[in-house]
Amino acid sequence: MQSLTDQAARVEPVTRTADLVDRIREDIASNRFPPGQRVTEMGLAEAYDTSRTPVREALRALAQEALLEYAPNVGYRVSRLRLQDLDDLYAVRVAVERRGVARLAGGLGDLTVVARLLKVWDGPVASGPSARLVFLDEAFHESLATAAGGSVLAQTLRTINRRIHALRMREFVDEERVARTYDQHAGVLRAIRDRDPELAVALMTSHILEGQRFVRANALALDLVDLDADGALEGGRDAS
Amino acid sequence: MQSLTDQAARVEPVTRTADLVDRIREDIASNRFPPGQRVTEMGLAEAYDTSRTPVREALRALAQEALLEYAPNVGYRVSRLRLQDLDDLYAVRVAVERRGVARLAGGLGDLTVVARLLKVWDGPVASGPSARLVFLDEAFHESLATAAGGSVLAQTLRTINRRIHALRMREFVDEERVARTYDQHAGVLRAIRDRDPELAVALMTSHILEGQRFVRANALALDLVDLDADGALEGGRDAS
DNA sequence: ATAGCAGTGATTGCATGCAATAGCAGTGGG
DNA sequence: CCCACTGCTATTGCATGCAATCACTGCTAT
Repeated sequence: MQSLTDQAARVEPVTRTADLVDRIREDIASNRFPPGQRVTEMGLAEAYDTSRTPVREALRALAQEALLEYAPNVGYRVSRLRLQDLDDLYAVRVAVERRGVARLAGGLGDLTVVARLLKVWDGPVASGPSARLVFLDEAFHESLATAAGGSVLAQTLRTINRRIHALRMREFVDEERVARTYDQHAGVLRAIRDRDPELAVALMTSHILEGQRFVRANALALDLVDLDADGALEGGRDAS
Repeated sequence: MQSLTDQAARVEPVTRTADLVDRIREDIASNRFPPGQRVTEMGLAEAYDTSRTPVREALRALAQEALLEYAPNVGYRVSRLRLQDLDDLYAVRVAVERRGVARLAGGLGDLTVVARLLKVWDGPVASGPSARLVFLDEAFHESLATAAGGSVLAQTLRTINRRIHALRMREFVDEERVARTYDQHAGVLRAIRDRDPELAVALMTSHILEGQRFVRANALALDLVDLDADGALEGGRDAS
């Protein structure tokens, strides 16, 4: 599963359900299905030209990822992220990534990844700022988590990233933010390579928190997150 | 606990799928489906007297909880936890619960829960040691996470607890461990009530880590976790 | 004896039909 | 004027049939 370049090379999906999960997720991230919008099995089945069965299974999967909210016998609607949840997700993410980096810098796990990642990040910015860079950034972090060993860290990080993906896309249209990301990624990688766990963890932590501040401010400014306390399946103002 | 044949005792499950998720999960936890065992849609459909459709959906849900491993066009098998994953789960859990407790002790969230929980835990042990106490313990921790607000903390903790549930059952047959749990829970609650975030977080942390040491040692002694490095969908020698 | 290969049985993937439930509009009574 | 009730409709929940895929067995050729 090379997560860097597989978005264009999509040939012959494994199963329709898995394909649908990815496609619907992407359509949610790209705001084609805005938060609050209700989605029906039949509607999606026609939109993606398939039957209800794979759509059903895809919807259940996305609901378990918390990208959709589900009510039995009622249906699904696109979730709206709350500011507190954004912060909580980042808090968990920090814990996960700190642990992964600590293991790697401690000499455990698959350290060949570090050399590979250095080739990407320890150099000039490949292309200009682009929202697509979020994929490259996610690949960096998830590769490290995977290299650290086990499945829990990588899996947890992946789930978190899927929930904040849409908000993070705006992070990489900022030129200075992109430059700093390259710098910070390279710094983390060098610290791992030099077997300096404390430095690696510190650098990774500040890197993530800096990103959080950026995303948080951005989301607040553009009103992309909810502020009110509880926003379950109620208050359904949808632009249909 | 008869889980396979007690459908008469249940009161009107919301949906068959949701019911099946719970029942299969419980049957996995109680070792009726031991790790490594392959489970088929038809087999479960007959065992639970229903059709393949709700079974399919339940299996997908449990796979996403990582209680089952799934391979497209092949099927599902009960996951086997690895020691590293156990430790990682506890690491994430500590982060989640620390955050929750900090918020509560800081005066945020629904503080009425604290008083209610104190009635349960600040007193003599209700009944003797029993594996069932793990449910009460999970309720304690998940109630706090819920009371802290948001959905991320509670949801994350719930997922973690489901994965370590089976191993933790042996934690509460130890009489001293039960007594210590009551003490430590009460201590955490009092620190929250007294608005002492640092103390509350410290107590909760040491409480969780103490439990981790117990579970870890127990799982190792009884060979309930894998030690080898990678144990995905391979090497499936099951005691069938 | 072993590697490769085709046949076969079992299992999953998907489609579709029917039943059950929730939400809503319209209606009648208070 | 508002509330409760009743059909009606849209949507989900579940069952089942068929096609596609995979694992496995036994055979054959080297």
